[in-house]
Amino acid sequence: MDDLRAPLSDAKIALYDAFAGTGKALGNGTRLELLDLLAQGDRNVDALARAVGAGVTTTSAHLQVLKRAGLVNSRRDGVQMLYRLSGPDVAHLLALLRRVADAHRAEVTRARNDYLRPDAATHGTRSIDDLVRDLGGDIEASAPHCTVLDVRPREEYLAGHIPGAVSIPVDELAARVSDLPDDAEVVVYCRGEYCAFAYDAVRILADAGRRGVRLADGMLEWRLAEHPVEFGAAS
Amino acid sequence: MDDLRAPLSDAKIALYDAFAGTGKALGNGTRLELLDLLAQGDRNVDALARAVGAGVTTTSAHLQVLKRAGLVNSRRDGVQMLYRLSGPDVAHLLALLRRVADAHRAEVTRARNDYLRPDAATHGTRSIDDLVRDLGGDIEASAPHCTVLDVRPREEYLAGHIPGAVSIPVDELAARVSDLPDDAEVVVYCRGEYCAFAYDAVRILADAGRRGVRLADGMLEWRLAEHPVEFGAAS
DNA sequence: ACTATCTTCCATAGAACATTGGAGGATAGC
DNA sequence: GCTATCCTCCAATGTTCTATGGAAGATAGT
Repeated sequence: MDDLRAPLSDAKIALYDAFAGTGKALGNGTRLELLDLLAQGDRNVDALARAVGAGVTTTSAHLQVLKRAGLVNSRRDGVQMLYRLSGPDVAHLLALLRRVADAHRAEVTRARNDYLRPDAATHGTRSIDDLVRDLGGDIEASAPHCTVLDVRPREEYLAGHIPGAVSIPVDELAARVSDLPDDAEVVVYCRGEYCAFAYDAVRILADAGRRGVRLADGMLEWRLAEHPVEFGAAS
Repeated sequence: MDDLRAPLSDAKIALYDAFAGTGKALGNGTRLELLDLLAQGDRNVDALARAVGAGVTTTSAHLQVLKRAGLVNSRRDGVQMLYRLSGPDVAHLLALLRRVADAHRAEVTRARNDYLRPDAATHGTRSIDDLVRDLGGDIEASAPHCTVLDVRPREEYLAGHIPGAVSIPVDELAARVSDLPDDAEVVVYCRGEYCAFAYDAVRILADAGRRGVRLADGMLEWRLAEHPVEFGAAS
């Protein structure tokens, strides 16, 4: 009544183990964080190590694991090594893993709320589709009634941002609120759905008496939706 | 120049570790095989253990891991425990993981070919979209010029199959080739893109002097595409 | 109640993983 | 050629994971 194929199960086991090799790479928080950072743009080992708060040796080892799993690859750039995601499908995989975990595991949702600390100030959001519709054909420049604010570290902004977005890293925002026009709605975005920057930014704006609206998703999802991306400095 | 947010990194680490908990569950070949089986329909521990060729204790332990990771859940049915996927998003995650691994890792592609052994006989395929178009509005019954053959174990056929499909498990196929009409094209499918049954079936048909065409994907992808599913016995 | 079946819990031995310091390779600039 | 920078490889640590028997819990039928 059940299937019984012992003889060629060697090849079968090898195949599933091969898939598991890639799965295993997703089984470590530091590695997921590295993937999340790499989804924002290519980076060298040292910068990644500092960003995740781990030693260079450890980070390098993790990157080797990701590389062997086929999730990232590297190229040399002078004295340093630049890592990047193997493709957009890897970003999709990361996003889906997080969504599935969040959907089916209370513990994840709890950790998510502890980190993002959603509250009244950060409650209103706009969706990417909504924003695209609002910007209309003129996606290259902020529409008059809407300023798009990128609060990621400058480095990530330079590596690709929503066309027309203004860059003010979240740790400079409190001091630079006045740089923002006060006659337009401010839509804030950061790395993605699970990044705390936009939440923090909206709170900072609220403290300064300004209202910011959080984009429900971030750059990761923007890229996955294949919307146009602008590179380099503009603000 | 780089971001430096040590203070609230506890919550951040907790969140990424929470995601990693789900990723970790995908890091074992036996567990991936269990997910693959569960994507075909709910099953009890004993059947799963026999299908993956592992002990009941081991299988139960793996199922606990999958459960804690939010990927499956269980309900009691009399004396036995039925496990099932937490949702279609889990099947999506499994499919995407395999596709990413296959796309970016030569080792996986090699293992895949060792297991599926694609050759001249199994070369021609049809896509699901193609089949749906061919069956047209009359998806409930095989169109006259096309027989859809399900070669999975009967149990899985009963738990859901392509409407109108005929069930002949692959290990009975050699003896039952004559059950198939010889005036219609035979489209063979099994569990999914990485299941060997349809490959084997096409070879068996070729040995019997009949031509079968493999459906490029299987039941997993059929369900993910949200095509209608028929339950119970029909053949 | 008693028994049979199915499953989970517990304890354990062996394998694999994460992290770290130090050695060694590769590249750029002097 | 020499030095500085950045990264990877190696070895050693403690921790976690995998697989497996045997005991114990839960349910159905007699």
